[in-house]
Amino acid sequence: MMSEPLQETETGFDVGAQLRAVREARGLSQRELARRAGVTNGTISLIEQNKNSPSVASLKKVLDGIPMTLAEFFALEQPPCDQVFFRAAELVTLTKGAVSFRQVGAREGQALQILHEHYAPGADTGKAMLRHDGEEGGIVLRGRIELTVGERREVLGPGDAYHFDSSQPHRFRNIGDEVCEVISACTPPYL
Amino acid sequence: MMSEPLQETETGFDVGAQLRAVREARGLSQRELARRAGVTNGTISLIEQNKNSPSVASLKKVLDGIPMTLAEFFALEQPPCDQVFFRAAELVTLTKGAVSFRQVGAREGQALQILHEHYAPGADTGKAMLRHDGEEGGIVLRGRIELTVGERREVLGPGDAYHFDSSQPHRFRNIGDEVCEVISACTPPYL
DNA sequence: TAGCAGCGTTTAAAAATCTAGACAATACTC
DNA sequence: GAGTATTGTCTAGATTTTTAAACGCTGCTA
Repeated sequence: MMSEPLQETETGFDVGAQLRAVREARGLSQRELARRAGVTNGTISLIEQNKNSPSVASLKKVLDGIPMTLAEFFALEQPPCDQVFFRAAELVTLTKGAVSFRQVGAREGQALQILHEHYAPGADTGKAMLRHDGEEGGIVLRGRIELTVGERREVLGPGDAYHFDSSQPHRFRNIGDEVCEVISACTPPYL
Repeated sequence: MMSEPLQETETGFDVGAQLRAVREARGLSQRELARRAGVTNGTISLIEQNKNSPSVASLKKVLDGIPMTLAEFFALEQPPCDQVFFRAAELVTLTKGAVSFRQVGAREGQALQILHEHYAPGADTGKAMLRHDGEEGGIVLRGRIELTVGERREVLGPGDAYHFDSSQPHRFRNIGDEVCEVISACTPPYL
């Protein structure tokens, strides 16, 4: 029993439509993709129509023929947003003690967060290290900042940069007596 | 037939071990998670042992009981990277005509790409608009740049910012006679 | 127009997954 | 120790996915 299409409600987003979109974006036919992936064209047809929900193993095989990873495939889940341009005055300002963040946009569901950060002299994100999912990185524009990531610690100046997995405990401290300015990015957003 | 565990080679990463790790991190038993997810405990046991490869629909149901999205689950695929600190001189420089990119790190499998971009006067990413997966955004430090995204076009100056879905066609042009400097981020990387 | 090649879809049978329930092992209570 | 509850695993049968092959359609070539 149960032979109607599954639809978006079953999986949180439309696997079939997503696969079709990805496949067509590469200009592949169902048969061509099937050949590369080592499955039959019928399988791909059924998946694209949401007439069945592929096993992870099968979906992986199909995506290998694209090629694309499972992570990339499911990362397309979030719908696109709208505002593109942000005037300097429009950046959303968040203040947390001696640290001021100016954020580009503030939308739900976005994968990327960009911040223009100002660390006052002595500013510190706290002795209790930060930890969260995702990746973050940035470039120092002005001043000097001490960054601790796990066991490692360095002082970065203008032009220097950092990039790490946010699940590692980390801490920012302005140990100079000048404001430190940093532009940073983070995926996914966590503030 | 075929009753041995599937193992990591089948799916690119170990779905079973990943599910087990996530479940145990929340302190849930197989039965408790099964109850929340609306599946049987046997299902979860078999998945965790890689004795079967769940359908996307089933995996989604299980993850809903965590709760966790498919994207989050598969995003744990990439192992963490290593280098954290990048001295100004260490930024990898890429040059593409009148545009120069200085990239923070250059690793495979990272979700976030951060660039320090320099657009010479007249620099243009091309009349053929760029399109790729992901999101990108940035902040202008110096000079002025004209950004076109889909039907929209604006000129941004110091402190202004942008953020859009990279699947929309886009183009950057330095229409002034001064170098334009931008710090941008992109997820996933595309250069 | 016939013939051929490619496309996406459909269907019955083969192969996989999922459920319901039983099983053994551990831990805690009485 | 017996009794009970909870844990993860396993197995037969129900259900679903996957295959292999056919179908109808379109576009191209002779």
